[in-house]
Amino acid sequence: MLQLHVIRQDPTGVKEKLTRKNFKDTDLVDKILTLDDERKKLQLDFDSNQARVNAFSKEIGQLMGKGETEAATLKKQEVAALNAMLKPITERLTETEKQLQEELVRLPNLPSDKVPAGKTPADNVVVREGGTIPVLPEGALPHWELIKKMDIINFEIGAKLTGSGFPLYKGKGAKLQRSLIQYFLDYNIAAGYMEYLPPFMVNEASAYGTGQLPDKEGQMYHMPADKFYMIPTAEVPVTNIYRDEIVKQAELPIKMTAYTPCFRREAGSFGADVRGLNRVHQFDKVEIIQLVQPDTSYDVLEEMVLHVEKLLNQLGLPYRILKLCGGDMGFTSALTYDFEVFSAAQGKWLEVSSVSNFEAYQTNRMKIRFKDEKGKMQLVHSLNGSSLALPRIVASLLENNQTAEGVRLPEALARYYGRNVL
RNA sequence: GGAGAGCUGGCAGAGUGGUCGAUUGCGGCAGUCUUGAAAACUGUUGACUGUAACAGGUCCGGGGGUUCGAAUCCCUCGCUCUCCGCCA
Repeated sequence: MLQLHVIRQDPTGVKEKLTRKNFKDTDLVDKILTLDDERKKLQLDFDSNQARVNAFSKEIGQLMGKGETEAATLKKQEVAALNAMLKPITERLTETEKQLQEELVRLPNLPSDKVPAGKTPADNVVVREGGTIPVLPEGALPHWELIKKMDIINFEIGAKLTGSGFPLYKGKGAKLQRSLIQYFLDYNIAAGYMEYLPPFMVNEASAYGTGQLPDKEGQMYHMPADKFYMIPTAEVPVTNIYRDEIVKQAELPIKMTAYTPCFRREAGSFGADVRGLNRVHQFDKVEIIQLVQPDTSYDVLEEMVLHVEKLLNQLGLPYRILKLCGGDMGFTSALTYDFEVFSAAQGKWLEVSSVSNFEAYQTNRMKIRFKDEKGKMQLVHSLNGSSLALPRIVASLLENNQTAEGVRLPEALARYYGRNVL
């Protein structure tokens, strides 16, 4: 959620930035400021009347203490009249505050100045490439055929158990998942991240805190009986660990990592994009999250990008790093780098990680703050990234490393898997 | 699932209708003393909103109600603990 004072300071600038993010309803900015003016006026009205009620009530107490019941009764009538007057003001104030809040959360985060202009994925900027795209042997297969041939991931039985997009991992496939998770976690822990294993369902407040609500309502699996949501990413429970906390400046940066399955309804997806492991409803991911001092967040973002990049290098996968353009960025992000690996048999790039700086957008919702050296309260900045999401990594590992002898595993992973051929 | 107890400031823990935003202790911060530290002593120490600065307002798990007035009474939701039941 954007901070009101930021909007108030420069409404025109805010609108311009929203436009860069392809957000159309810039009139919302004016509406919000009007609502806030209204709120302030009502608040002032309420406060001054409430002050009188408080003072009178105190007097009544004193009169009662002295036994002057008659005078007290007279005062009571006065206060009752005041209260009657106050009631509509209170109602309007509550209503205005509610409206303001509702409108405020509809505004996405502002893009950083580093964000390239553009509206579609075609406008994203490739900042770096690494690894080499392999030349596949004759008769090389896409991963959805390889997994069948090797009998390691089964979509049909997954569909029988649950529905389409819920893969069943079997034998070597299951072990490969486990090895990757362990490997990624260890790698993150070695870089100073604290490991967490959070709940896989969250309540409404948590989903709201990281911005999944109200923006992505339909993308999460919802358990209405208990008002829980299946997590779409570890970002939700892990960032919310610090919701409503005031952390010590010395504790920053707070670096956290977690493995969780991720559940996504992916409503509206279709076509070749959803083939095999390209898009599924349940997948495994290891996430890294940082809470940092505001002046360091962009350095930290670069550091996190390097961290993920090194992991992809260790996996030996051809990758590229994109800086997302304004129109392709997520609702809550100020700057996002996407990582894509090349799927050789499909001949296309697959997104495997997204590393973002949210600045104070999430932490303003969650009220995660610290006291700076001047004793002033400040919101921390939050960042997160995948390191990494498994299915597409698995897809490109399988496709890119297929040989006559089987699928070769990169050295770093082979250490966890126990052998260098799958 | 059933029965009961509870939820107060960073922590512990008073407060059961009227100067209570809240006694006290611990912790934190500043000072005195000390070569330095510890101990002791003194002072200070919540958040939000609002103001040029004061003032004022809000917050005692969340929401609602009773009352002139609620941390205190009532309702409701959530959570914690104890006992019983069921169970990996």
